[in-house]
Amino acid sequence: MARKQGSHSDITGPRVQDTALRLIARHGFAAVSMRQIASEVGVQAGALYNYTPDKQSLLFDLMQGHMVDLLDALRTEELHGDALTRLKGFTQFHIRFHLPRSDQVFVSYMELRNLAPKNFAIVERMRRNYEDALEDILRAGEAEGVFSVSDTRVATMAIIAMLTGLSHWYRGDGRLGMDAIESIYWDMVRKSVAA
Amino acid sequence: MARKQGSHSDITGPRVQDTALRLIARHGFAAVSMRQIASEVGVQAGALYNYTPDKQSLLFDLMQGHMVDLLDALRTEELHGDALTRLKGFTQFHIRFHLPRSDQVFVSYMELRNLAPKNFAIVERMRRNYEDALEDILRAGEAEGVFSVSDTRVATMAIIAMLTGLSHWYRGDGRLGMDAIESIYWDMVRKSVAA
DNA sequence: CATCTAACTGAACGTTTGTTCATTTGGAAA
DNA sequence: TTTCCAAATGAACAAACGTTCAGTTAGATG
Repeated sequence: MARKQGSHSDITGPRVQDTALRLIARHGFAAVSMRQIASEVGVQAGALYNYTPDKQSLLFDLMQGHMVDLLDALRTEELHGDALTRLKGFTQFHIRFHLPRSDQVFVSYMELRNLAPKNFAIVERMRRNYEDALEDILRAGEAEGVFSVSDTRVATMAIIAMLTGLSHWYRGDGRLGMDAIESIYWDMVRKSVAA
Repeated sequence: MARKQGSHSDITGPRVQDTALRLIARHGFAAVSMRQIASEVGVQAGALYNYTPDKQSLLFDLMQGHMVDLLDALRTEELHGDALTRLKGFTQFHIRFHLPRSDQVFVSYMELRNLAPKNFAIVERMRRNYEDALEDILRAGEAEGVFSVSDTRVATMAIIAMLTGLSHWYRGDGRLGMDAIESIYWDMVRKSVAA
């Protein structure tokens, strides 16, 4: 029963992406079949190929889209001022951006190994750009004398791991709201690099 | 050609586990087939079923084994003394235990969703035990007045995420040895919870 | 009203999947 | 030397996989 009411392409398209994201986050890329995605969207498997050339592209588009959104949002943030202020801004930005996107975080961190080599390289480069933004702040803090980390690269990875780990256990309906979480994490981040 | 030289069961058995661990860490549980594992071990797929009842048990045994090893090692560590000393001991223990086991860490953190519900519950309970060991230390530090974290549970998750993240990027052949890494991370952990 | 076409169906394709099992093998035990 | 059996083979199973495509449908267009 094609096209029950009006044109569906602008409805089905996003629904394919949303459903794929949710299912892949829940079960993993390799464990989710095209038929499973189609079934939840409410179409037959063949119809998916109106919206993606293949399964691999579906994954890549999700991950690339997430990273593009992240880098765009970071650029918009316009962090400036002294290193401590910028670090606080980065910490809050990271939490506010990632907390409402737990599915994207899950997929982006778990499915890297399921990307074709060329796609992996693209996503990895964007991830590195994001990490570098934090490392710049840490280096500035060192220069200002307000931070003391013996290795800015390691400190960068440590902080990002700490912040991103949040997305793996935080549930919005828990006892702590986003503001409370933000405050706790900023406290720990600030102290961890303090001079 | 069965049994080319002597009994193989005590050789093939461990090789199945080792190979499965390595392949699953690299490609993910769902993406690795029994035939792929068998091929690397050097047997036919059917022979694997002399060593595991099914694929799910293979994954569960790997993950449960890792957690049992972890909790046993932690118990042996016998952390005692004041909270700061115990926190240092825990940090060093975590790093020294996990760094040489990057495949196990990968599998244990990525494949939780591929465990059958009953198996998931078992592994999750052990993970929780491990987290509680750290939280006990943080609470003791609060009581002593040497730590200041507004929420010991959140601080626990933050620290474990930071430490475990290490296993995801650290390469033994990099510019930093395990001792150097240990010192950097202990510095950050110590400061992050300092009063 | 007739025509067109985007959107979708449903069947089919060749592979690959986890798992089973009758059969074969060859070192160890008698 | 003969017997025995743990350990492995290799073929088979139904089911599920990603992907393709000729055909169908129904709203939009003329």
